[in-house]
Amino acid sequence: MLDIKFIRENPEIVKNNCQARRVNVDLDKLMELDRTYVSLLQAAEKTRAERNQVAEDMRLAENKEELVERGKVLKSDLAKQEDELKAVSQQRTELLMMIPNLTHPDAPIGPDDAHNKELRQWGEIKKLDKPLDHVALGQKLDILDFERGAKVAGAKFYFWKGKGALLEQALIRFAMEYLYKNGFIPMSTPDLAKDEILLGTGYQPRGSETQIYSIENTDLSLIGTAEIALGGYHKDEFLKSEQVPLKYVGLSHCFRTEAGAYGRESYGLYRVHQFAKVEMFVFCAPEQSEALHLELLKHEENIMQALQIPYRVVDICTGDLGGPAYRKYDIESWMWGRNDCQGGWGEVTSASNCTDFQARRLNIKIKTEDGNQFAHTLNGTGIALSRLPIAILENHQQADGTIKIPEALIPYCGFEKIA
RNA sequence: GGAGAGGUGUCAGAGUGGUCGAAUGAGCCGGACUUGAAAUCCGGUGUAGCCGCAAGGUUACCGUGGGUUCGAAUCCCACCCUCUCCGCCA
Repeated sequence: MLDIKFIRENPEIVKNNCQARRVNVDLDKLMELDRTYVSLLQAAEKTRAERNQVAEDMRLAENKEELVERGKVLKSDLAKQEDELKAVSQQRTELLMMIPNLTHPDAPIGPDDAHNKELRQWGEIKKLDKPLDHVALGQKLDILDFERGAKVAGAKFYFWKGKGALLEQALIRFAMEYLYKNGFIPMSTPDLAKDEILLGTGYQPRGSETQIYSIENTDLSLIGTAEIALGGYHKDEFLKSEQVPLKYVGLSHCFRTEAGAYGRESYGLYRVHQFAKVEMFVFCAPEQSEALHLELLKHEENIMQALQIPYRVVDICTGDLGGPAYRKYDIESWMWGRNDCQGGWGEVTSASNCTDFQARRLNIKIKTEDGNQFAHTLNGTGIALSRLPIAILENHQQADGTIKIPEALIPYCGFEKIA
């Protein structure tokens, strides 16, 4: 959520930003609603002030009858004013919530992912005569079972099995430990969260467009990422300036409906309804967020390098940014299974600087000597246990169809290859 | 799941219809005293919205949401959370 005051003072900036981000919001309508809101608010407050005055006069009054009558009139006036105010306020908030965050001036501009900017590449893509995709590898090695996943829970569910299940655990432990050593507080989070928390972090829990599973007859939803749980962790809190940056690394399961996401793009583990993920989340002061954003990216790269996976870093363009992100870097790893096993880049991590967009909704502030300010929040993928295994299996497959475990992971796996 | 108790400011804790944004104590900040410190004394010390150049004014907030009333921290209803006991269990 943006500061309404900023929008009032800079409607053109906001309008242009919405356009660059391909978000269709009627800003003029919002401005009009806001003006109506303020005038209704003032009217209601005036009535309340008079009501309060009448109530106070009542104590000493000799003739109370007259005051009671006046109070009754004020009461019904106020009720009407408050109804109006509530209706306008709701519409205003609804529109306000649709406005995306501002955008970093250096973010590439463009309508879609074709305009994302590749910043660098790392690692060498091993030449393979006949690469297999991870689904075929998983089946052959009996470590990944989509067929029975579908039997038990439906399409896009799966079982990790045998060394596959151990590999998943190893990757989790590897990422948690690496980030712990780098100053992140390890967390294991709830897999469900209240709708208000989802909204606070910028997700839309209900409605036709949602990617979120919600629990019937409750205000709970299955989280799509630990970002939601970790962001909500400090909701309605004041952080002391010496406390920040607060760096967390959380493990959770992630659930996504992935409505309409079928086809080659989302084959196998690339888009699934459930996966585990190790996620970084940071609360910090405004002046710290840009450096921390780069730090998150650095950790993501370190993890990829430790696992010997060729990747590229991409600066996400305006049209491809989600609502809360001010700037976003993705890491795309090489995946042999893409393009009919010709290979291609596939997103494995993403690091976002959400500035004060989430903190404003979640009401998370930092106390400073000259007043309070909203915190900045950032999030980044440590390891997603769906997409990273794709990269591991497909990049570390050997000519004989076995998987060589990267050096750094062997202590966590307890085995050197999957055969 | 059943029974009971409770949720008030940074903390502890008073407050059962009007004088309560809220006693008192602690903490914190500033000042006085002191060679310095402690002790003592004095003053200050929540968040947010709106109006205003400012000074200031005004509104809201006592778990959340409704209701009663001229007036609600206080009465009524629903829900949430915490604690204790019982039951059930990983």
